[in-house]
Amino acid sequence: MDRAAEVIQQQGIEALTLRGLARDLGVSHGAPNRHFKTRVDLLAAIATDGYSKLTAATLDGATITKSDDAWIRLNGMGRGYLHWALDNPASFTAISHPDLARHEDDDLKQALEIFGETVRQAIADAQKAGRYPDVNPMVLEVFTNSVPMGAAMMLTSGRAEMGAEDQNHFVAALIEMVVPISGRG
Amino acid sequence: MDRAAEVIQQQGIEALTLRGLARDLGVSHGAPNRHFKTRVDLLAAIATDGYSKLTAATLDGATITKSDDAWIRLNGMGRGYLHWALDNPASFTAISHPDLARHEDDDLKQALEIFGETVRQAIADAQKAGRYPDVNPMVLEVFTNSVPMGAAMMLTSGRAEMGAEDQNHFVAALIEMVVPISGRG
DNA sequence: GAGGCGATGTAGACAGAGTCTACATTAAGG
DNA sequence: CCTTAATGTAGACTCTGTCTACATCGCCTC
Repeated sequence: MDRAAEVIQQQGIEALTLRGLARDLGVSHGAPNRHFKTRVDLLAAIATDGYSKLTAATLDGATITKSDDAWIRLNGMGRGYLHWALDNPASFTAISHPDLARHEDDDLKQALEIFGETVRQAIADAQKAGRYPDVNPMVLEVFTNSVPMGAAMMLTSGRAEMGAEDQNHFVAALIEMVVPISGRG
Repeated sequence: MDRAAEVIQQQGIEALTLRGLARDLGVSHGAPNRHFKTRVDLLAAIATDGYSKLTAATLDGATITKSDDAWIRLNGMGRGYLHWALDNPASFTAISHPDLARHEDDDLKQALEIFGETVRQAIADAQKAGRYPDVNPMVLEVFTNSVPMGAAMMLTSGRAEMGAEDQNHFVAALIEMVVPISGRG
């Protein structure tokens, strides 16, 4: 699976094949089938792993703020999300791959659910703290999720390179649009 | 190409094959090759067409507001974008398909450029009219683009059904988060 | 330690897809 | 009427996904 991520990063996700992976690893072409029944199962496994890491990165983003303010923490989560996505384009591509849309996979579903629950909790906390009290939580959830997701899609699908410093500024400025924390405390 | 869109809608984009398409149309398996050299070329053609329609729908969204206010027009564009994406999930999926990331296609590039220019123009107008004067235009562009894009990704990848009425409310509420037009004129 | 068992790798087979090529058909225009 | 470009046809080849029968190897139990 590590190799799979490398292949995606180097050659794009369309170049990820079970047989190619087997060749890469120097095993027979049928070997990957022991671990992933189908190609989509492999994708799903990568995506599941990606979601776990995304959830962790998002939570880290909150922790790193060292704040108790739910709003500041939400801002940190957004930055954590986007930074992770930009730093791990291969995993992010897998997460949002259209072939998974019709794929039923309990592990993936659970990972997605955990991530969603994490975000919903943070939003609920923010609303409890008085932010956007009148907005439908589902709208708010889609809003806060869609910015890092959409931005990551745009920035990873193009071949836009960005220095670490620039990325920091850009991410902070972008998330500031969604969850503004400066100039209002 | 119309058939291709139907197939995507009915069976998902991973089920789109040149040979299957040929069978659908009752022609020989090699026939589609005359029009699309490779499978990705077909995808790119669908995506190019999709971008044109998306651009049109976005501009329609501005027109439909019947307003001269750049901000209100931008709001309408966001709603136009998102409505179109939700109403045409097959095209939208093609537009954002990862296999196109590494694909060089002048037509697609141009369609994307036209769309981008349309959005940038609207943002510039809004900034000229005094909205977000201090925000980096690129940040603003990514911000306004990412919400309908991210939201469409989330809502089309899941199998969430939504009534037309609900969709209207949801879209309006969501875009209101990005480009608020009520309560401040 | 011997035997069984589950996990994993191997190798062959087959179908389906992408893509190339040589050939046919057809429509348009000088 | 002939040429030419566009389009469809049919076959060949390769690659991939997937299934299956067989081989290994490590571990657990008796």
